[in-house]
Amino acid sequence: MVKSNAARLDSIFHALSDATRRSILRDVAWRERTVGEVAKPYRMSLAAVSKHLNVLESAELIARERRGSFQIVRLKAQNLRPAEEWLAWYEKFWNRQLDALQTYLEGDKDEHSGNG
Amino acid sequence: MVKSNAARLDSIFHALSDATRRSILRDVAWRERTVGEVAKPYRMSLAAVSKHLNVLESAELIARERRGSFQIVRLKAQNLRPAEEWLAWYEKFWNRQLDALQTYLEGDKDEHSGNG
DNA sequence: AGAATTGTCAACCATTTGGTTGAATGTTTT
DNA sequence: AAAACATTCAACCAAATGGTTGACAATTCT
Repeated sequence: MVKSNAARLDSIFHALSDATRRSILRDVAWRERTVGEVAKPYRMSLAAVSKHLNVLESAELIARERRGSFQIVRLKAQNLRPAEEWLAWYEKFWNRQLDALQTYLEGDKDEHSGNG
Repeated sequence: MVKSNAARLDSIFHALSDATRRSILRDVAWRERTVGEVAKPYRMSLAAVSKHLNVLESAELIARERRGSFQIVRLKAQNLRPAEEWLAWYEKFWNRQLDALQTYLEGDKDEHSGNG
């Protein structure tokens, strides 16, 4: 499915809004895991974890790939980047003092291209 | 309300998962605005915008303050920082090549303190 | 005091979310 | 081919979400 920038950010931030899903991303960050391995730490059913994986997959934050009888879960970290960039735009508001913001204001020619 | 780190990230990412709310944050970033000014660009009712402001406020991404008969909306950008930091942890997975990751793996002593 | 303005609250509604259980699918093993 | 294993799908449920409208509250203006 092709998504607009806004819709892509919607799905990424939505995927990240649940602690279980954020935890799953950590779990698969350093190495691929099977769905069963991913599910093991959680108290919920395998089907529930599979649904969380659906949410992460539709945000394209993971990919699933069948390998033999297993489904392998792999992080697609590069697709976190739009979220990180969206947030990075706000760094100036917490990094700088308010009067520094003032000078910023004068120089700002809106180089952020209407996403969000 | 005091929230755990995970709950705080839940509420921040949830607040950001809606395009209207992200747009509102942009609208109030450079200067404070009244609720009415914030609501004007959107086709929905003022009450609907007020609810979006509730979501942003409970994530502490904005503050509302009465000034005369107006409610003034102000960005609290510093509270985006936990989200930005959570995401920053993943930069290594999109910045580096896979073999650089390998060296990373050996040196990693998990300096990220169990949030998320 | 009364009217106008600004915004919130309450009740309601449809849709989405996050979980469950049980049946179904795809793959490997016997 | 049958059994076992790994995972998804479908149906269901309660709670949360995102919107509406109308009543209410706080403030200012006349």
